[in-house]
Amino acid sequence: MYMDNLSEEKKELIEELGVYFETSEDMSPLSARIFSLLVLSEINGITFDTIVETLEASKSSTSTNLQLLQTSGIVSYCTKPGDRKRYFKVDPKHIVTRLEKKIEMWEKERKLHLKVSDFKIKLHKQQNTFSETLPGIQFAKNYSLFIEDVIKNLKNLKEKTSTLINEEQS
Amino acid sequence: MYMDNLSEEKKELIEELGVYFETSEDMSPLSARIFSLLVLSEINGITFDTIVETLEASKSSTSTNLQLLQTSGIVSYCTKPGDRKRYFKVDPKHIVTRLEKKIEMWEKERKLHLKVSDFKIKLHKQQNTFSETLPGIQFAKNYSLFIEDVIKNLKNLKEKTSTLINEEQS
DNA sequence: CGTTTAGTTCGGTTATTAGCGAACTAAAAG
DNA sequence: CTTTTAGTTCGCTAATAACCGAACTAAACG
Repeated sequence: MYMDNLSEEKKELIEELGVYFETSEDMSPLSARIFSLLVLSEINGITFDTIVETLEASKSSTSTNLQLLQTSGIVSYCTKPGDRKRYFKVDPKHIVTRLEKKIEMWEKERKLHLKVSDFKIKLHKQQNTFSETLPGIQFAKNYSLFIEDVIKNLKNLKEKTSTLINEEQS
Repeated sequence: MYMDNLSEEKKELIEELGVYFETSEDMSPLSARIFSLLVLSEINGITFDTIVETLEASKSSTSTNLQLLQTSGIVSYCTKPGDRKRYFKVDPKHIVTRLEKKIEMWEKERKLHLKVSDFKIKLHKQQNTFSETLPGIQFAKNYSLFIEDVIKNLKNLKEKTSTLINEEQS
């Protein structure tokens, strides 16, 4: 059936995305799955019980991981009048926050890379083996340019996304 | 003294780089420190004992982690005539291999991202809430372009680096 | 052949992670 | 006021990671 195919596909995607977030965003398995489920669900949010049922996890672990995700600013919830349940969803601010974090990470990598290549230049000079044409020195320069380009593109993407979200709200 | 400042700086950099590799390259603490030490040491390599002494690690752990690094193609060693010791160093092929792995990772992220946004479009269409101007759809497109740009730059960097290394060898 | 050198392998210890069930709580419903 | 709902908190357990020391090995030195 139509709906069954979709939810089957959803379940598979949750696992695939889950594995991805586990490593790339350094989340616990359950956190990664909760996050994946929310990413793939409607924007209005889903209930605690839906999460417990679809992920076949315990209430306790679900609660703990949901709190972790909320304090990290990844997940938030909204409520509906006359309904005691919370509707959990990906925090609307999260896309931009995540881009900001990525920018920070790359800037950190850039600084560290510079520190390392400065150190190696100092070492080479001390041993009188320094030359501008050393492949290590050349690579360091190219890599530096690469990082700067990624950062530039990320900042651009962040700006675009911010205006996109602001337009939506108006 | 001159040498002391340098080695002091080196020790600090090993720790800093170590922490970085631990998380970003998903290495065990000791593997990350061995790799950092090799990155910051002369290109000809350093001995097993030097590693054990500078990192204040046990011979057993050093051995295990060196083997791990070698089977991952990150570290290799060379020998000197009339000298039983191995001189461990960063594998010369490793820079290019690492770039290749990064390209693969980004390509994987790109595919997954496409899969997710296709799924969400399908969901929207099924619920009749699809529109080209949805911010989520717009962001997905921008992000896709960003990833493609990163991949393009990485491939470019890889080519440059390969020729750099080939020139060196000739 | 016995000893040193240069590592390797094995068994064990400790710390951390990730989840679970059971008991709990605070608000609302009956 | 009792019961249900919607989660939360706590204590425990199983799995895994990361390292260590001690015993081992294989080549080479004397």
